[in-house]
Amino acid sequence: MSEEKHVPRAEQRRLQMADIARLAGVSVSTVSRALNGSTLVNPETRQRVADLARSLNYSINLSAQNLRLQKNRTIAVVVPYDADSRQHISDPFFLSIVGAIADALTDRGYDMLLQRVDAEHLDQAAHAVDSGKAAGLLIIGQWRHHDQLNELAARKLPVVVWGAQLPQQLYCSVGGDNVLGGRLATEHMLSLGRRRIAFLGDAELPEVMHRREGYWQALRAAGLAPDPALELPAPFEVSMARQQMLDFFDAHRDINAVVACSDLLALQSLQVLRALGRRVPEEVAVMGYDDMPLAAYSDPPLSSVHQPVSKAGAELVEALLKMLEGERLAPIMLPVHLSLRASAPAR
Amino acid sequence: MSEEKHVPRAEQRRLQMADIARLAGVSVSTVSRALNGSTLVNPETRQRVADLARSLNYSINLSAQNLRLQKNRTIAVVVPYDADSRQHISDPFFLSIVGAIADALTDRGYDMLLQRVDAEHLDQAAHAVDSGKAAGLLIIGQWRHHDQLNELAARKLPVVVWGAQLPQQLYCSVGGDNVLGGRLATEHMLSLGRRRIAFLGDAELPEVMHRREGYWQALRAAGLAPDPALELPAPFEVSMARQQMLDFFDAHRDINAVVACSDLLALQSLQVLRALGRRVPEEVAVMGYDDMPLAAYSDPPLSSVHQPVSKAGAELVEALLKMLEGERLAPIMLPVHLSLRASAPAR
DNA sequence: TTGAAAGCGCTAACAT
DNA sequence: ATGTTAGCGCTTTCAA
Repeated sequence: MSEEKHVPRAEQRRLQMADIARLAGVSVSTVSRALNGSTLVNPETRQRVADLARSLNYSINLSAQNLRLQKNRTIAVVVPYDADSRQHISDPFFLSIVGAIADALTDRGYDMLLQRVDAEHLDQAAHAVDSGKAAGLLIIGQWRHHDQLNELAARKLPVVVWGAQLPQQLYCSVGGDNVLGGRLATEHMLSLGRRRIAFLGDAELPEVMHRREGYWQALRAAGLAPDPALELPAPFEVSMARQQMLDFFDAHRDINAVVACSDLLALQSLQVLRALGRRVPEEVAVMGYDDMPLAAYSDPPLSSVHQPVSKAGAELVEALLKMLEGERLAPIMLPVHLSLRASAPAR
Repeated sequence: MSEEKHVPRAEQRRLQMADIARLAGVSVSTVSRALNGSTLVNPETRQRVADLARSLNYSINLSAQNLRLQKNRTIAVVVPYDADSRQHISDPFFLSIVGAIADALTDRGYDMLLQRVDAEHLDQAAHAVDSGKAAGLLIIGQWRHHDQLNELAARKLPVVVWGAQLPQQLYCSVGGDNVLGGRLATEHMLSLGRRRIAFLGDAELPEVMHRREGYWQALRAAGLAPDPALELPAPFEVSMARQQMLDFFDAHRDINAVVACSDLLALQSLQVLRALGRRVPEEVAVMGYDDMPLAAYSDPPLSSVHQPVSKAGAELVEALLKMLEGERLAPIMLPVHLSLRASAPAR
């Protein structure tokens, strides 16, 4: 009765525009126009097509659309991992910033592709854009590869990086004010009368380097010389840090304050100090970094440098979308402040 | 000198196979075969093409490839949100399961699309598959819409849901053993000699319902009748729960144990109980659920029902990929166990 | 206001 | 071992 092409089986072939067109008794062009809200189509036709599409759960094939339009509304979010330790996404701060970005992208009508890449090869992140999967890149952290990020920017890839602002930086970054954070934390310890202040964090990472800079600034302003023996380059992955921290605090019994570069590190040091029989905050005051919600529940409740996570997500997204519009952007620095609790109480 | 088509401007047009072909002096088919590792191509040609592609940062256009191949290697991960409270991704448990899924998908060579949808319209998640953006769906939580999930499954969409196993379930689910978790938590409180055990959680959510079932089982096995007055249907978003919890614990001074349905709720109750001057665990023992790493640092350290997050991510992914191979799968239940700490110590 | 037809970049059947 | 060619499903010019 009909001359339809042979349909393979009962197995449901995926619906396409031609099907909607046939059922609506119009051409595919009209369906395309209707579904894209073109004014060139009769309102009642448009309605009929729209209803039909909805009732059949038809959605425009995005591979075809992207191919034809040569663009897409997907952003790749790249969370680097440490290839040596095969470390998985675990730092709650990174996870929460991913959540904030997801919300911001959803608000703007963009899809988010979440990718893991080896932190030693941040340049691999470019693949998502080169292959047309994503329109732009959001990279969480600079790690040790400022140079690779510069190469991405030199290739004119739309990329925004969460991290510190560095000299000779070709890419746009968004980050907290790390120097200020390190300084505020240290000044607070000084105001508590502490003079032997330890610094926990791997200063090979740009953000940590800036926090240490702030730590130094505060010490010097108080007439103290930074003592390298009080700096522990603890890795981000806390499980590896425990033994180091035990040895460190055991070897330096004069330490009476700790400025840590993540809440995880600070929480770990709380435990280690307790294991060594040192009382917090009476003998040793402890300050974390990031101010994760759960950290407020620690024993004792953790003081921390607050980073504006949800604002960070929004700024990263806004910066990248502006860049996609062709705008050139300067690095952005977000304010930080102290959240004081019992581990390093207000005076 | 050449008859190349007019190239619009100095502005870099995106590289494509034809460019590589021209530069390598072969046809596009050969490039396609070389890049896809076909054995039909001369090894040395293949090497030349591969080198050329890499040196020019060429990546196959995935929209075109997906269109042609009628498939893709992307999985959509759906994290529902509460539209009323405009609540964002914040529960650390969901975030950590997203991280675990990201790792598992990366291991399998799949991309992950992270999507937020209104928890009242889980069916909207289907769009990612209908539009060909993703091959399958991983939905985090059933919320109140078992029915909508069944509809997705009835449409033969490849979908796996994190959550409880329910009667008349058409979709594949992966989840912790919630009845066991509720029972273990409650039995432990009973073994501590507690008889007035509160249950915190909204039993309209399937997982919570099962945990309450386990809680009831343990009570009955001990010869106690469940007392509805001891059940507080606290919402997942803790900020809303605080006042409720204050009133609740104040109205029931006889409560000497708390079984909470998330670590967040448990941590919140720790604070509320302290505000009411009740000592934990001496007067009231508290048990959380999920056993998030940061919860171990609370004051006092939180006991919790441990859920195997990274295993959960791996199982969700494996189940979905099997389903994409055409396998039919039964729901999967993962073991849980208690992590005992000071808030509800071992006897 | 609508339809016909070309082509986005790729793969694979077919030809050589 | 390599090339030619026909679409994958869509948007958009062009023609009516």
